[in-house]
Amino acid sequence: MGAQRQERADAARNRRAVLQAAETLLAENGFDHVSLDKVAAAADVGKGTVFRRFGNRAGLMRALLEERAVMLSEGIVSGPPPLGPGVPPRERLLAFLDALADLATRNVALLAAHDRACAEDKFSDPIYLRWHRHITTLLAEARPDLDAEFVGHTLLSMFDADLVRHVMNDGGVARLTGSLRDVASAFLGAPR
Amino acid sequence: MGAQRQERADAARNRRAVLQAAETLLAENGFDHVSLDKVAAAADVGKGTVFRRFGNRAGLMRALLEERAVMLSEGIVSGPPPLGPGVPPRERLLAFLDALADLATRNVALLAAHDRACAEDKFSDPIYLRWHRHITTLLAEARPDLDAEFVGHTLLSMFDADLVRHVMNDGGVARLTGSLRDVASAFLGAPR
DNA sequence: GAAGTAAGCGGACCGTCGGTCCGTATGGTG
DNA sequence: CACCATACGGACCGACGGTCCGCTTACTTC
Repeated sequence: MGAQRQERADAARNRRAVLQAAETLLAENGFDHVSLDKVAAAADVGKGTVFRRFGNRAGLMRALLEERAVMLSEGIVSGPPPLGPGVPPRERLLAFLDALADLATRNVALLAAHDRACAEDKFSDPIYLRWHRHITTLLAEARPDLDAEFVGHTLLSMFDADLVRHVMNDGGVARLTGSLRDVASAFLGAPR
Repeated sequence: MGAQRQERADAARNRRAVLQAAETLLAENGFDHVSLDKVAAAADVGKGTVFRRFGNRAGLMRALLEERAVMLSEGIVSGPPPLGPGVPPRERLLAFLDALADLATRNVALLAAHDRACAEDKFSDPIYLRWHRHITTLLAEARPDLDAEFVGHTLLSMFDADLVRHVMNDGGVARLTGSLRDVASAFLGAPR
């Protein structure tokens, strides 16, 4: 099935440069104040290049987040338990939330930028969708009586970048992971 | 205590006109695509007037939402139970969430516009703050073991305008209120 | 009712930003 | 080497939030 034409060398180089530049800018100036003009300039690339490569702001942020989320994704579908398959849904869900918390706390700025960019129609964002589907599936097994889709959204709302930042500023990572497990337990019922 | 100078007649008239225009535009074109230029034009008022009166976009949306939320606020502090004081926190919290759901479903567009406008620093928005404090207080009574502040944010996330719209499009108001109670119950424990 | 003044008005103006367009350059290929 | 699809870059555009300032107007005082 189609190798569908190799990406040209300069194109590949530029894509790396743009991603790199965006990441740097995001780390320096926090999540906001990172316009695509600046990214293009920092990557030493024309603005048009950025848009041709990533479509729009949301596309760029998505690509960036995807880079950071790829290990998580692989861990879910084929990694060892409890993140991967092979344990009861309860454990797997908790493991997933922990992993997500890890990802979120390590990349707050990026997450914030991504959220902002996808604000319009966030329920169609592929990354959000994937995470939501995973949660929903596990939840449906563990608590078939609940509206899994709705609860899935509620659970994911705990990883709202602003909330993560807010909680981390006042209680640190420990508070976030702790509260996270409390909330999850509330939905899953007592820890057996 | 200061009567601090009565608002001039034309100023009051203009404020009403702006609020009215904003509301209309919001109802016609959905939540987005309502720029302050358009509001000013529709109110037959200069743009500067809008900003002098409301400070910025967030201020206007807040004022608009405040109009709709005033009955709820009064109901909380001095209305009859179960919304007002006089019943156990459990009932009061559920009643509050129901009332909020009612407000939200009746004003999705406004809520969305407000959320968007306050996206930057939503935890400082007075309305959000008020609702959050109410929830937190009740929750701290009913479930002193939980991180009430965090759970408060989680509960309020269920009224995210996009989520409300999403759920209403696929299940209607009934689904929202139903799921809402399920989630709330999960936090509060079984209905005694 | 005239005069004085603080409050209010409006809309031109500004900077920023996401996104588009198109003439030009260049890497791959036969 | 010649050809062409692919990609490049940056000028350009429209929209928007917000500011500014010279002019107007509603109230007050006598």
